[in-house]
Amino acid sequence: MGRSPCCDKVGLKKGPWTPEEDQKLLAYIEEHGHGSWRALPTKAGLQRCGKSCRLRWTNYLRPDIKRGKFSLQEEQTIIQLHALLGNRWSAIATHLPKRTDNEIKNYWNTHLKKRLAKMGIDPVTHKPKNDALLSSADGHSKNVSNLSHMAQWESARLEAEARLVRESKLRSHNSSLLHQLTTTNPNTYVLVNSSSSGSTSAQLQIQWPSSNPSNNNIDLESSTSTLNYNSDQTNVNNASSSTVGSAIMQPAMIEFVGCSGSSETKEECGDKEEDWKSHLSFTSLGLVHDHQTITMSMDAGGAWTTATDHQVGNVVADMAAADQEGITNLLLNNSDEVHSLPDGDHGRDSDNGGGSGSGSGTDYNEDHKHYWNSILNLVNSSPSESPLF
DNA sequence: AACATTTGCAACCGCACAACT
DNA sequence: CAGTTGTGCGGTTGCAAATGT
Repeated sequence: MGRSPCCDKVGLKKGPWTPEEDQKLLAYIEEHGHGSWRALPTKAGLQRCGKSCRLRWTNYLRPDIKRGKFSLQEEQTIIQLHALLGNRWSAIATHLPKRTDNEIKNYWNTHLKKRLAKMGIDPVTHKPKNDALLSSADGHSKNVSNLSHMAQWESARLEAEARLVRESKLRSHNSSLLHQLTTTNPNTYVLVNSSSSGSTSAQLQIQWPSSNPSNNNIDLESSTSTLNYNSDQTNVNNASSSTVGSAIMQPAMIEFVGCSGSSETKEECGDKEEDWKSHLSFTSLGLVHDHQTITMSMDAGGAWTTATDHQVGNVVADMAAADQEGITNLLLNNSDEVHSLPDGDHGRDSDNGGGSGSGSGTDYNEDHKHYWNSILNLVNSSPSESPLF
């Protein structure tokens, strides 16, 4: 579908906008609204393409834009959301009122990215660059990996949630369905499949009972949520389908509890094998007022069991709330003080648990746990109706 | 003071996708 | 159903200002 770029027309101005042009655009939009951007330049008497006008308006002239220095709170939000969402600037911008995606993107690229890099943290993965080295040294690699996967889980959850919103709009005839689902007691969810392949991997499939009246409008496939778990790689993938049914399971926190720490595979646990289990906590959909939790555990035989437990969720929430001063704050506090650390030791900045000087692997893992918890906490506290996607 | 380099940011570019014809 | 248009998005560029030598 060949289409010439909108700014190819000769005679159209490019480059920085003059105050006069700004005034023209502002005046026109205030009086008529922008309407069709393509038609706007002619009507407004501007020698610009519509796209350029739209950009100027959305990124600069719009009255509801806050400009100037980012606050610490805003920086923290950007870092946390970037860890979770990556370069999805528009999604991040929805959590920062009055900031444009372009501004956030620029701020990230010029300030925050460099700051993370200075501290030896990969701005893409939000993990220390010497992660592997440290992990092999202290044997907590999977702990860190788990935390990273928590973010992946959360990201998947957000997408599922967004899909839910979209689908709920599309399926107007199902308007009552969501209400039924969200008011359903999570106790009614049952584990329908706990297949294990080998001793260290398992697949969870969760389904609400067919007796649930809400299932009348859901096809069988969509009424399940599948969780692939492989303890060798400590890899958790949300393979849930993009439907109302899958979205109902909202993994908010995954906690792996090993026999002596959390890094061991089932085999490595040896005679403590019976203690090897993984707790997978889910809170119900954000629309549900009551945060109930389902805890899923794998027993020594590899079979999964479930139990509802408010406490698990509460503990998780409390922990996250109490740890708002995780690595993110460390980053913010250290914004320009990296130089105070010994030369050539930047790679260990984040390992020292906020300058305590201990630098132990435990602190390191604690920091990262706090880091991701604060991210999840941030997102969990976000308005569920936020147009993230 | 002059020049070089770095930084910060506005704006552009091209792609993707949905809506429309 | 294919083509067109409008819009949103993320990556990149260009340039002025700031900083360093």
